Amino acid sequence: MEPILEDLEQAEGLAALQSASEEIRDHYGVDHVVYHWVDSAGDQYGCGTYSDVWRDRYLEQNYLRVDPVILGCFQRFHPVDWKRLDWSSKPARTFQAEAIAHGVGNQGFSVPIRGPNGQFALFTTSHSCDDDVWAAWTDAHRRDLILIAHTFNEKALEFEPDRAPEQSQALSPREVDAMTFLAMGYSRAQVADTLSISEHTLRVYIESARFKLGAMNTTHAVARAMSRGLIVV
Amino acid sequence: MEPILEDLEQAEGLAALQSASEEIRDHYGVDHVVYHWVDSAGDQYGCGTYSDVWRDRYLEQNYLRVDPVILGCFQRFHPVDWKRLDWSSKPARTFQAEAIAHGVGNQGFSVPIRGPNGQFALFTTSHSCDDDVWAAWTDAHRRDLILIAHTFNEKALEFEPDRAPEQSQALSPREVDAMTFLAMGYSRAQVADTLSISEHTLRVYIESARFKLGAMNTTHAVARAMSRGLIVV
DNA sequence: TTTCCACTCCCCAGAAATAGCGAGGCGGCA
DNA sequence: TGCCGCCTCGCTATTTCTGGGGAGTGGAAA
Repeated sequence: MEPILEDLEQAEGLAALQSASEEIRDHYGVDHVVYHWVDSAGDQYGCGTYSDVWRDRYLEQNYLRVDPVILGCFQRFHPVDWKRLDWSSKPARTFQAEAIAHGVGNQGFSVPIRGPNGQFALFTTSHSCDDDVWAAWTDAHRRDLILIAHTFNEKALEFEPDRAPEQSQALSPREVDAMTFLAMGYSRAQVADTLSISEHTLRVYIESARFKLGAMNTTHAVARAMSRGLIVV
Repeated sequence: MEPILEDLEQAEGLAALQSASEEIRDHYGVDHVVYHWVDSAGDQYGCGTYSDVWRDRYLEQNYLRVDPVILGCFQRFHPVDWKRLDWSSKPARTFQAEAIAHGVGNQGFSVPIRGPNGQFALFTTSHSCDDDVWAAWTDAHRRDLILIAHTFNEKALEFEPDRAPEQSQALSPREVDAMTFLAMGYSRAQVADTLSISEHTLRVYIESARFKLGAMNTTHAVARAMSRGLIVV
C-alpha cells in the first residue's frame, strides 16, 4: 500500500484527489472509493468513484438525513462495516435499495473523521460481494483505510482553507460557560444564577457569542458552538 | 510495529493501556508516551509514562489552558511537531521550562484525535535529542503513531461507557425537520413557512420533540438532538 | 501609554417562545 | 374494530428572549 499512500500524500489540488480515489479503487480492487465532507451548512464536498447520476440523486433527495452510513458514523469513532449499521427504518431501506440499484454495492466500510470546529468527513469503500469475502478484505486493510482516510482529510483541509481552521472565532471563557449551560437546558435566569452574574451581563455574553458565531438566535448559536466543538455537552 | 499494535488492540481494561504505553515507549526508544483525554470539565482520563509529580503538577496548575500542545492541537487536524507550535507567550515559556525540568523532553510529536460529541484526545511522544534526530524519527514513524493514536482512543472509548451513545427515542420525520431548521437558526415562523405548515402545528412538533428528548426548552432539545446524532447540522 | 478586549452592570419596548386548553383526519397494527 | 402515533389546525395568556441604547473596571498587548 505504500506507493498508493505516497501518491495521495503528494496530491496537489482537488482534481488530484479525484484521480487518487480512482487509483485506490483499482489498487484494492473494490467497486467504489469515496471521500466526502459533511458541513454544518449541509454543504458538501466530495470526491470518489460513485456515478454522477447517483451523486446528483443523493444531493437532490437530501439523503444526507436518511443515509444510515452518515447517521451511524456520526455517533461513532470506530470505522464501521455497513452491516453493523441500523438499516431497519423504512426510509433507510428504500435508500439502500436505490443505492444498490445505482451500483454502490451491497458491502461497505466507512471511516469517520473529525477535524477542528466540528468538521466531519467520511471515507468509504464499497463493493459487491458476499459477507465472508468482505470481512476478510476489511480485516486485511483496516489499518490502510484508516491512514488513507486520515490523509484524504489532511489534503481536503489543505485545499479548502476557508472552511477549516481559524475561520471561526474562539469564544471567551464566559461565553463558553453561557453556551454550555444554555445547551444543558438552563434558562437565561438560571444560567445567570449559576454563573453568579446578573442576567443583563449574561445577555451580553450570549449576544457576543451569537455575533462571533454568526448566529441568528440563541438556539442557532448553541448549535454552532456544538458543531464546531467549542462546547462539550 | 505490528506486534505492538496488536498488543494494544487486545488490551483489556485501563491498566492494560497503561502498560501498553510503556511497551510502546520501550519499543520506539523514546522518553515518553502519553495518551490523554481532554474535556471541557478537565482531564477525565489519561495514561502514559510521565512522572506522577509532573502529572499532578499539570493538573493542579490547570496547565490544560496554557499548554501550547493542547491549544495548538485543538485547532488542527494534522499530527504536529512541538517545534511548530506557538511557544511565544510568557505563560507558555514558563510552562515549557518546567516541563523540560520534569524530564518531559525537548522534542515532542502529538496526534490530535476527535470522537463524537466533541470528544478530544491527544496521543503524544516526547524525547530528548536534537532536531535532526527527532525529525528523522517522526518521519519514519508518523504513520505508526497515527494508528496507535487511533487505537488508543478506540480503547479509551470502549472503557468509558458513559461516553457511549445512549439509546434515545427516535424523532418522527417532521420532528427531525423542525429540529434541523431550528438548529440552522430559523425562527418558528420561518420553519413553519419552510415546511409549509402553520406555526401552531410546528409548535406541536417542537413540544413533542422536547418531550421525547427530555428537554426543558427548544435550545435544549436541539442540543440533545445534535449530540445524539438525531439531526445532522 | 494607549488601545483593545473581556468582564461586569443598568433600562426599556417589542418580538418571540411557552403553557394550557381544544379539534379532526390518516395510516398502521392487533 | 379499536387503539395509537403522526400530521394538521385553532385560541388566550404569560413568560422569556431580543435589540436598541448606556457606563465602568481591569488586564494584556502594541
